[in-house]
Amino acid sequence: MPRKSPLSAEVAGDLRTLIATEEWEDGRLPSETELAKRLGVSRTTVREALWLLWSEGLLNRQWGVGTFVRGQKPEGVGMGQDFRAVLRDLITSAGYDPSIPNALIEQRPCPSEAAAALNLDEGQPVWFLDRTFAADSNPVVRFWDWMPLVINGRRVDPTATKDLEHDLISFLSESAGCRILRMEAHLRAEGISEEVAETLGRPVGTPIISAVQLCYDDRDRTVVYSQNFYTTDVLPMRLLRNLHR
Amino acid sequence: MPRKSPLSAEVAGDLRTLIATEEWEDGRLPSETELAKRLGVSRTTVREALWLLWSEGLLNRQWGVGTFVRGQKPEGVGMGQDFRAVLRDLITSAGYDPSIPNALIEQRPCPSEAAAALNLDEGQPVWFLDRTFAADSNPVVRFWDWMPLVINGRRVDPTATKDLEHDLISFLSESAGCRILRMEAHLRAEGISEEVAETLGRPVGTPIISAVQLCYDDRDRTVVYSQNFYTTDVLPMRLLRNLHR
DNA sequence: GAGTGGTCTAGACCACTAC
DNA sequence: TAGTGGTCTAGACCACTCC
Repeated sequence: MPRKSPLSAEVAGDLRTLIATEEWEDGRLPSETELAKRLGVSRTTVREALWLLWSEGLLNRQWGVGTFVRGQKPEGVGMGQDFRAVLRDLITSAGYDPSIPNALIEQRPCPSEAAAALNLDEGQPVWFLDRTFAADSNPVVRFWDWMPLVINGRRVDPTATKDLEHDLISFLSESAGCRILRMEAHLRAEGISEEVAETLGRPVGTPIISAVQLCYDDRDRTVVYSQNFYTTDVLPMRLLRNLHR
Repeated sequence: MPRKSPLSAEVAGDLRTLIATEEWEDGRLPSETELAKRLGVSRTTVREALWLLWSEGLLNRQWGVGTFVRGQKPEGVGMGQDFRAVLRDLITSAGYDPSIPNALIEQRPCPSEAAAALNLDEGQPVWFLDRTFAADSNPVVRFWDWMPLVINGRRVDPTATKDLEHDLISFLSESAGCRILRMEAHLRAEGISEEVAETLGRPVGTPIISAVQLCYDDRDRTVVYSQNFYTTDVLPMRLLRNLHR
């Protein structure tokens, strides 16, 4: 289900290029009414688009004053939303060259924790993805993902997600019409285990952030169970949060 | 600036009690149109309220089907938004008894990192808050916060935030009319340092999550600079993320 | 086809900031 | 007081799910 993209998303795109192209006094954008007129949409739609850009950290809005372009680059958003793309951007914006030195994608019997989360039987075959992300060939994160072979009645093949341009969430949306709406992660600090230490190139026992992550679709079904290992010595884990709406 | 609360927030409250009181077949709420009629507001307002409850993890919405009450308790939200309240809830919902065994709030010369973030001069007096959170008298988190003495032209006194019922963000909103709209955190896994180990009751070197956190107001000024230390052996750090709006 | 949530509009009024 | 963003309305149409 490709699902037509909302007008507000297009408008957000227009605004993005507008921002990149035009110069305004003090980085101040035209008013919402003005933008609505200029872009030929309702003010509501403009507001939705502006909110989108604001939540990306691109804009700064002041009640009764105006909307301003925030000085710095957008930088990454933390957990969630287009996870790998964010990681790639984070790595890039930190001046490193992103890559995936190790990627293993195959079917495997489902381990018990994943089975419990995915509501499957233990030992039943599932997709297993083992991918490592690197900055300048220095490994920084390792992902382990488990997901069912069949989603929404369709067999899925995540082999394509081996490269940097594809992430699991858009893959699920495109190939199985499965939209991830919620994600939940539990973070723990741990000494790195022998198994992971090798791939990540750190001594056993080095502190890392270990995360168990669940992705839910629009029916609240768990679609992906993940275990992630973040080294934070080179790149810290970054979280942004917008309050009030 | 107390600022009148939006109608949608009130409606969200009404819906909350409606949900707690009434019983529906399959936990299914009336349709948006129906709710709008019953509550005497526009459908837009109902939708805003529903979105609020959804983002709290209370509801589950299915396009073309309906809105459902999610089975479990809301559970905590991770970084950000009413941080300490969330921690308290997290601790409570995990079956522990929350407390603040140590709280020190005083004026101190501003250290250099805080000064850079807060745009102040190093050594200039600022408020310093050092608070430890415990679950069943087992310490789990230590917060260090630095903030200016004067915010929005008003002298502030955060001494009240010593107890469990008050958090910094609502304190700033109430006492200085300063609304925190964005927060940013950088997380690192570290071995616990000697200084913090003592208060947290863990051996030096135990892996913990160390966070540097910044709070921004509606003019993008940094208002609070924090350093936080999370032990994750008792309670993991929990992150929820809602995608797509 | 009936009913739901998702999107969009045009217009109104309010709250805030600046002057 | 003028101009901005914040909220709210009533109504319309679309996309989806289920029968």
